[in-house]
Amino acid sequence: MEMTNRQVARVLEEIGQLLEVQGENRFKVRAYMAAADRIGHLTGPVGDLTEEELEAIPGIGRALAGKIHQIVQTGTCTERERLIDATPPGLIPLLDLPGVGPKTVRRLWTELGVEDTDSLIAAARNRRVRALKGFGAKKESDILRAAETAGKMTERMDVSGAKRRAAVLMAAIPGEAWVAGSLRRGRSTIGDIDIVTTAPPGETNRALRRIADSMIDEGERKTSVRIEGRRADIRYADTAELGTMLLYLTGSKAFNIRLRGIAAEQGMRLNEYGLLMRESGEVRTFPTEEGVFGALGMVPVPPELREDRGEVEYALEGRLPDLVDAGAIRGDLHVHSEWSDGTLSLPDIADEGEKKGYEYILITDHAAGIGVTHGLDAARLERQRHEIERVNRNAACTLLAGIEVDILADGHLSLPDTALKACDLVVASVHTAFGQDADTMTRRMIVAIENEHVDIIGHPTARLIGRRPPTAVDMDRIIDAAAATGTALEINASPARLDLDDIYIRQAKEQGVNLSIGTDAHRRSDLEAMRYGVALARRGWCGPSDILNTRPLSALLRADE
DNA sequence: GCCGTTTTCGGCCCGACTGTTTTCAGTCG
Repeated sequence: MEMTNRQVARVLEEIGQLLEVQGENRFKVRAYMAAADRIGHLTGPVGDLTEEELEAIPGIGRALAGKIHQIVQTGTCTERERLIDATPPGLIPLLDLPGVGPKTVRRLWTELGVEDTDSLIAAARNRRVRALKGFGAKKESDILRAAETAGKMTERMDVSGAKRRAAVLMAAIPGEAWVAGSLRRGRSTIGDIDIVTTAPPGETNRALRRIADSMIDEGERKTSVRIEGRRADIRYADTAELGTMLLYLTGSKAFNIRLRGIAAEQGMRLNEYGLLMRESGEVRTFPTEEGVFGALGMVPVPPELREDRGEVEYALEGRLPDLVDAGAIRGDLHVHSEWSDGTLSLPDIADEGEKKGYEYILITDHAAGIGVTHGLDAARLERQRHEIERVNRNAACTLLAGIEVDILADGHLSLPDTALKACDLVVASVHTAFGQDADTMTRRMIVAIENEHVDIIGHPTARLIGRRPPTAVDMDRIIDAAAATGTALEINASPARLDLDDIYIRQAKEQGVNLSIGTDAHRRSDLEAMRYGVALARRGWCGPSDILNTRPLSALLRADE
């Protein structure tokens, strides 16, 4: 059983964490973490690479290449085994406690014998933590509270929850404010909210105190609050310094480290306030991010690409990929109506499409099948098509007659081919038997991909963020099959799904697989999710030509022939 | 552990805030 990229990345990350607890050099820890990120975001199986090819990856040298090779072969490596023998693995979760870092974990372990969350809670309750030099009662109670609520805060938010919290904060801030962080980068899950504002700190802090659950830190330059149970960081900036501040707070962390390294190579020092010329001592400030990029000799990098996954090198050469944007989207390729479990009528959907300036919307009601109420059988699908034709006679936005058909447990579809043949486009999705093993699930989906009537595979991993994990499907094989058959993979734009993940979008794009963006809308407001799908496509380095729904109607339907 | 038209050794982004401190270490982003 070959290790997946993510499994290998996870082992590297674990080694990094064990090294952290062991008090190892933080740069060594970072090397493992960076390597884990690189391996986790390769577009292709790590097992296919030789040690020489591994060493060619930035941040991976001889030593790591050897260990990665060993991990691919055996699932572990001697370094990891050595560390596990020397370190209680229960210490690793303690690194995630807010306010607790590697130094603290190590001291709790070596000086108090703490080996896991339970023994930490016991030590704190017995007031043994405050006895440590440099620790006090406050620190002890903070640690205790963190340990007692461990696990509840670690899960990331979905995008809609993050947007809602950001809106509450922006409304309270008495001045202009901008969203930064992973929300601005278009990530599919969000850890915390980051906001930059030019509003005055004192007044803003007072306003935030009124709406926040609690204040985490409070300062003149930076304030952190808890809002609806989640952390939010607010940075104060002068208008003249907005460029560097937005750049800094947007991240990613890995991207910031790269940019600051590039500044250093050019005899400059980059921070959130400006660019210091080391020679002259002059500090240049920038009201916009574009100015900063220019001063570093780079073309501006769109937020969605800022992950240090190759975009920095491209930007230095002045040639970033042309990314798809919302304006290029001519229609929505996944919308439910009241004919199945949606709330909108067909004329409503056509109206909404017209308001958005769409050329077309693909109606994809559920087919009758397992678990879906009001699914369409062949007869109702036929009647719906006639209704669509009627609505289209006086609609500016053309409704396309489609279906979202179930991929049954054995790969067969929940409607006969004759019914599918009559559709403009067919979306096929997994809605049952999510727990199948990787091989069964993969073969099941490949049967559907190879069905000549299936045009798009809907929400390919079926995950629901925070509620249902992705299926065990082997996405490498799915992408290969989609490439071979010309079947498109969906980028499901619903904030609850955001499925495919950006790494697979990029991999699919590189293999020439078509991608479609669909909102999976069931009600009016769901149609607004298109922008999340576009952001995800951009994170996958997609240009307009990679996305089916940038095509004019005639070209879209021609692709189906 | 990685990396090099400054270096094969000695760096590795840079700054804000807190708690427990009399000047700073640790954590965080």
